[in-house]
Amino acid sequence: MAQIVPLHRNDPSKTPLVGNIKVTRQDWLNVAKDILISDGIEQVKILPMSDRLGVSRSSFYWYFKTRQDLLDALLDHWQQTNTAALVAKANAPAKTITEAVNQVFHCVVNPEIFSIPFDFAVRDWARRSDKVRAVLHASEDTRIAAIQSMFQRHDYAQIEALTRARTLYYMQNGYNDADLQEPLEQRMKMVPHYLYGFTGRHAAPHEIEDFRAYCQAVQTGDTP
Amino acid sequence: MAQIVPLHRNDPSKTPLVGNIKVTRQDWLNVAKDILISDGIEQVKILPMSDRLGVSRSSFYWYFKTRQDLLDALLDHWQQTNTAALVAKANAPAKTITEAVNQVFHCVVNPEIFSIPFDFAVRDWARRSDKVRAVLHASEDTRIAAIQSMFQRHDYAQIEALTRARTLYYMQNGYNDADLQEPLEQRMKMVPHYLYGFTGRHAAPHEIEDFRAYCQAVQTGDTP
DNA sequence: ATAGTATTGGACATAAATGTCTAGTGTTGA
DNA sequence: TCAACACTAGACATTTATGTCCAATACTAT
Repeated sequence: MAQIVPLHRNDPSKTPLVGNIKVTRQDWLNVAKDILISDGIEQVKILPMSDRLGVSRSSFYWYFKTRQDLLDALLDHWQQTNTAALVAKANAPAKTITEAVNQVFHCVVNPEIFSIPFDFAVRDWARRSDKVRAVLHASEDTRIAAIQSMFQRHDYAQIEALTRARTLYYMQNGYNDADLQEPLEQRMKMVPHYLYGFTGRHAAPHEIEDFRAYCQAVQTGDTP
Repeated sequence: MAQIVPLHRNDPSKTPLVGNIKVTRQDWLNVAKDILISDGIEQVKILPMSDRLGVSRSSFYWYFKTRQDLLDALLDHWQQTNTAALVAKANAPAKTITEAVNQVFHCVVNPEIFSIPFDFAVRDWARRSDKVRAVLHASEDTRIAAIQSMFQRHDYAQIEALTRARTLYYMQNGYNDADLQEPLEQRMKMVPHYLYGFTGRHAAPHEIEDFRAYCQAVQTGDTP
């Protein structure tokens, strides 16, 4: 049987960590975020991460108490980037509602300040963890409330503002999910369609009449 | 050392499978679907499933060649339920567009014929598997095309029909994700807001003017 | 230089997952 | 009745996680 012989950095295949090239806590977090985004939270595993960083697996435990500790830090990081960025843009001053909507849209579409894939990954994660779900719902409420009050500052009634806030917010989710690879310009051109596409400009002739009839039916209770 | 002594059903804690109470291939699929929905595809593991079914883990391999074999069958099942149901409703005859939209909405909201959680679970799954992603995108294209042609049958122009199809389709995703527990009636009341909310009825007074200005800016290239 | 602290590597223990093999049990039909 | 088939249980081998411990190494300030 082979004896236990610690080798310690005698393996030339591993990049030695000399000359200020050190792995930091943030490095672990970045790798964790990458893996969360590409493969989901289940795949955030310590051994693969240490492989990618070129260090030993057990070094991890210097920076984080447990795997769960890392996950908590990751969720925290998400809140302080994506949600904070979106709310800031929604609260930013704007002359017209068009300008305001564009600010929000530009924010969400700009990977520098808002990571859509990160958002999706956290949403996935939330389905598997009560704690994450609670954080996510709180964040979504905050975001939609910010967008709603943005519309209200531009003279939309409360219910209309809420509807538009939800539309704008959820539309980006769905739309970006399917077409993330579309270039920015192309996507920007769709904004007026989503925001203004229902102003009657493209409406079918019978639409308003249909709408009135439908509302009445809902009022009297006999939904078609 | 202990000898290898097969015991075979001598353990009274395990429910014996007698009297036509047998585990079928479909039983394994149902359990897999439940777990996929509640915990994600990563948690579809053979040992927990066999525990829940009250049989041995290795029985699994009678019905399925490998775990992957089960997953393939599961994805197939999804296509032949959810996507098929939605397309059928979109293609169903309707007198007015309101009626048509309601049929689609009722379909998606009715757990008997369309499982929203199943849809979400598959979407999650797609993020981790190229194969599943391909199937999902094909299904989404099929669904949206069906809804778009539904609008076109009711006299909407092509681009308008596509915009509305996307809105209707993605809105349900986002909206239902956040508010799945809201009662059906409550959600039905939101339909006209999403479908007709932008006809000018609730529009802010300056909206149409804003829209024209914005379109012109996009045309000339100087997006605000 | 060198002592002290920060960081890392590898052995070790343990748990959980997949998949294979085979002996055994229950059911069915000739 | 009893042979053939359908199905199941448990042993086994292998892989991949997590987490602990401690010796060894690198860095920093005196």
